[in-house]
Amino acid sequence: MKQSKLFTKTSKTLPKDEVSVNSQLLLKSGFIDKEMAGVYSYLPLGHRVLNKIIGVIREEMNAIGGQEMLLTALQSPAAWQATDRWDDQKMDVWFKTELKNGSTLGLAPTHEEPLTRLMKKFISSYKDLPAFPYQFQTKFRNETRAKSGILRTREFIMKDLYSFCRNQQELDEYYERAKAAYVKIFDRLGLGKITYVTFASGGTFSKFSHEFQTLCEYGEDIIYINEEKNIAINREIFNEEITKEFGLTMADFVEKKAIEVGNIFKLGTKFSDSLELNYVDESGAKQPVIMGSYGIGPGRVMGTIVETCNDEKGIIWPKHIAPYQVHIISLGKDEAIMQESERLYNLLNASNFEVLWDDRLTVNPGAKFADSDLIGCPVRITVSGKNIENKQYEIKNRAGGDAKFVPQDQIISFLTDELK
RNA sequence: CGGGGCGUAGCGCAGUUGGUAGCGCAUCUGGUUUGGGACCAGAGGGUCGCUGGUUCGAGUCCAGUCGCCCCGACCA
Repeated sequence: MKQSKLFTKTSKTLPKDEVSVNSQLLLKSGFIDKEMAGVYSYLPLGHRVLNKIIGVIREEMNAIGGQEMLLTALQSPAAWQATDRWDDQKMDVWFKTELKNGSTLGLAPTHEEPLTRLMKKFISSYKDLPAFPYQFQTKFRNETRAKSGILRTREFIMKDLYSFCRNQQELDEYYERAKAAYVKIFDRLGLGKITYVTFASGGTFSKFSHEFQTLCEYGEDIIYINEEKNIAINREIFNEEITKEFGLTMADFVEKKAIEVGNIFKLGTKFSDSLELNYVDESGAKQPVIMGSYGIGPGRVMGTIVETCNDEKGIIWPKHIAPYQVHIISLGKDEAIMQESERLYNLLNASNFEVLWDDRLTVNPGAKFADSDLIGCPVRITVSGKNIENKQYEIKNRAGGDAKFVPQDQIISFLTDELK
């Protein structure tokens, strides 16, 4: 992508009431735009990042048998009335609206009900199970207070996978596979080292559910960690009784702030009972389907990455998540510099690197470097008269370290080592 | 939903005892610059969140309303 063609621009100033680091950096760099409180658009750079996060999640969901689909955002009240969650008293985040004919409908805050109802059309026998449908879908939640930039919004994309199993054992096994997949996802997203599988309250059908909590001072959750045994417990269930189950006392844990980036829980028959999602087993007996639910918010993940990967100059994207892997900076507008830059740009593109090329002729070097640091691509290549004379490229990693000089003919192998 | 703060040009701000709105950044034009957010000269851009009231006159005073941010409560 030639930066001269990118319609978004970076900004030197910010709206005064944007306080969170994630919204400050993402707005300043032109990754997102704020439509209203708790409602953000993803602009080209931000959209690329969001899609990379989605891509990683998609691969790991497919790897555990997930089948992608897309349910509707507009929701008929029927299914929700059956589970008694249509009432604003029971579910206080509803956005509701109505059709021209006066009938009421809702904007989906989650999809257990509509999906359970949908699956009734396809599940009747034990032979139809298990099934693991999932989607990346927009949820609407009428939060009383949107806050923290893109971490807590009223409209957001969520990956929600649901497991439909024949029995508890099948659910338990799948749950563990999903948990392992989540660990892998956050590793690939660059958050692995600071993300904890955290015990949380389980509800009616299991002792625990699990939250994936990324350590961050700006987080709104509090968790308790024991490093030695790698155990984390969320605040709601952190007590002497629980810690004893792990052979520890409360004093063995440290309190940390964290952002909940994912959460998995066993639904059991909660929805299959009330919506009558049953199947016939081998002996001909009717059985309720055993369900589980597995969520990740890609937008919140993006905000979390920005919160945890930045310095005073801007964002430092993990290499698999960056909008572009390489940022080429052309210093000066001499013919030789622009020609060499373009040659490099074409070479890297042909070698399947994702490249942003700052080809703007009227922008001073200082501004280009500042933009590059702000946007935060992992590798910056500076093309200048001096470097061309020496037949080399000047490479700087956004994450830190001194500049390296790489001979022109070794650039592809160098970048392959660096980025793949 | 409770408490606090704020709405003046795209963004950040100033605006005195009420007298008809200004600065910086950004944008546009011309020129000079080019290794860490350049400089000079010129230009465009605002029914002062909205509604009503007081007044000869309201950005300024009063009432209401809408929106935004922070803290807290809430968060399948």
